[in-house]
Amino acid sequence: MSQLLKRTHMCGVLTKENIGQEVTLDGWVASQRSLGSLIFVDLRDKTGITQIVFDEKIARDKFELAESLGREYVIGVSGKVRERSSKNPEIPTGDIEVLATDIVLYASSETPPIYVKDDDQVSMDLRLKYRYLDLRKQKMQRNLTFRHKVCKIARDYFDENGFTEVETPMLVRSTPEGARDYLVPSRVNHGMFYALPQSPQLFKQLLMVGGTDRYMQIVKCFRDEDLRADRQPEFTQIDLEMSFVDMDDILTMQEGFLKRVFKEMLDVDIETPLPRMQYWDAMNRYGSDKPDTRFGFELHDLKNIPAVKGTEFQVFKNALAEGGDVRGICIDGGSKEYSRKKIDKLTDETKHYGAKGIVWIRVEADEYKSSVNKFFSQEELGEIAKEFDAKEGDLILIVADQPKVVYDSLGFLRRHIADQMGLLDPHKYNLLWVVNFPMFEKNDEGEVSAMHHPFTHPRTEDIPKLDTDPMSVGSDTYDIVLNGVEMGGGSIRIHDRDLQQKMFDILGITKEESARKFGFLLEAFKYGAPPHGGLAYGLDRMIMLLTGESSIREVMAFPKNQNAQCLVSDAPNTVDEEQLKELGIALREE
RNA sequence: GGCCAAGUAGUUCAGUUGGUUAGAAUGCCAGCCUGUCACGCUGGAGGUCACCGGUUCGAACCCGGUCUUGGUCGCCA
Repeated sequence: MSQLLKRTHMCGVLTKENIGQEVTLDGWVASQRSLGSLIFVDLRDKTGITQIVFDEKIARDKFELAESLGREYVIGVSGKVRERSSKNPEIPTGDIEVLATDIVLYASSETPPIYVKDDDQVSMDLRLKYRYLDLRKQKMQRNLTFRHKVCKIARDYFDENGFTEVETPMLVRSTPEGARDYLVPSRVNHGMFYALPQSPQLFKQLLMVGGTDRYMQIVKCFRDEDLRADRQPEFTQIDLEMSFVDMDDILTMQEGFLKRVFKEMLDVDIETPLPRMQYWDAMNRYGSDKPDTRFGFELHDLKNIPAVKGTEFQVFKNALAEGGDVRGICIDGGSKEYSRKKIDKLTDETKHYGAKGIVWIRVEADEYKSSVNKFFSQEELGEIAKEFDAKEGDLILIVADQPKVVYDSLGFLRRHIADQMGLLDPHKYNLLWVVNFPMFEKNDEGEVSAMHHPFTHPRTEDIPKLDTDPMSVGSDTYDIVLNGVEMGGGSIRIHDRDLQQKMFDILGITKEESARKFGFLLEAFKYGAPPHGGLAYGLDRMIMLLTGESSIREVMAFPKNQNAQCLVSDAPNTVDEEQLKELGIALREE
């Protein structure tokens, strides 16, 4: 290999201050422009680009080498920094250039299959396959650095507040509740399997029992479920747990962290304490447990309006008779925005959420036009419009169905419409806590399950209701929501064995079952568990939101594609028969 | 598992009611060029139209199936 030139500077840092200095830069050729006996090379590293000039007065062999440079060749260059005769205001180093006196070729490159350019519209498939080229983009390097800095703030902040970073195991026992586990066969224990952790939940609670007092970890978690733009099978959490605290203590501690992240990373001052919204307020006002509060269009309950309550309109009447809801939203100035055709499109899109249709009312100068004019008089439509304080030009959209369908549909509509109307200001950061989620929920078969997890502490004042009316019991839970995205969540945990047993009873988890699955935690609680609670942030989502990206793939170095494959390394893949034999595993022929 | 969209040159795309030699931009190769900066100019190469089957005198285009990719619903305690 060629002699290594000793690097003196990075490519993105040289300015007028450096004029006259002898420097050596290393990097990749972003572009080579030969004008015959004058050659320009844009040299790139993770900090930026510097223009190098090769003049014919340079040694002949070096000039020939410069002529032969292709994109993504790796070179080192020495020369003198000088002011440019024609400046480039587009880049930070645009005032200067380096007149090369020496060049070393470290590696040539085949013609790259994708361009190394931030705004290149290449398919995700190719980007993931050639991720090492994709990562050379300034944007990707900026995102990785951004992520690193947030992690550093987390470590610094929580260290200053008495937290200890502790690594919990990656090979753990499988707990079939919740998401599917990634399983890992054990060679030493034939026929047995580890799981990769979905979260360090049980271990961090054990750390509290173990006297760690305040724990944090930036940790990989694994869930074998289908992927989304904001969901990957392996992802990272900033995981936290504290002893001898109540919910206020935890939220205050987190607000300090969030304040610092926003200030240092975005120079945005967020006001604390953050708003805290009760779960049912969030649902009733926004149709979502992660409301985007950057815009209005709040939900209104219409079932108590006389015109709705006493109606013969079958859709409303049936919904109410079956214990359903009639709710609506009012789109300010939406009447002009949404033609009949566009409303039909909205209706189609809303059907995904179970809605069978949308009732619409246009508020015009002298009348209400609606899809239900046959069933409601102008006075009755006026009653409904009054509930929304609707004015001329507004559009009211109403869904009547079972509560879940109504919430989901209207929650989708308000956000979707806000997006279409351009009301989602990317520079506005609306952070809030959604607190006091219900303890339990029922699935379609009527089975009771824990909404958060079975170790969540019920609200103290609701504990008596565990026996009489469990579905109305609230919990000491909190989600941190940013612009309609759940960025993290947590709860106060149960540290009392009797209460924990009661929870298992309600959830229909038998003594044997709980002993088998969580016995080690219950056992630990016999020996003095402190009151404790915690939360976890989805780091990837957090970075995605703060960098303004629309997919977490933009903030992970090596993400998986939609089929959970790593296109760089071609994983997952088959393994040798020998490996399977050692593990005592035989594959079934399909 | 369901729904929607897409698959044509290395890349991003166009391709008329089915018509004879499938185009553009960019990239690539060669030549020229001393102030470019996604340099420019001239010339050139580059295609299993995802795959399989069908309809037709004739298919990138129509039909059926398969595969791949993205988004999404279910799912994600």
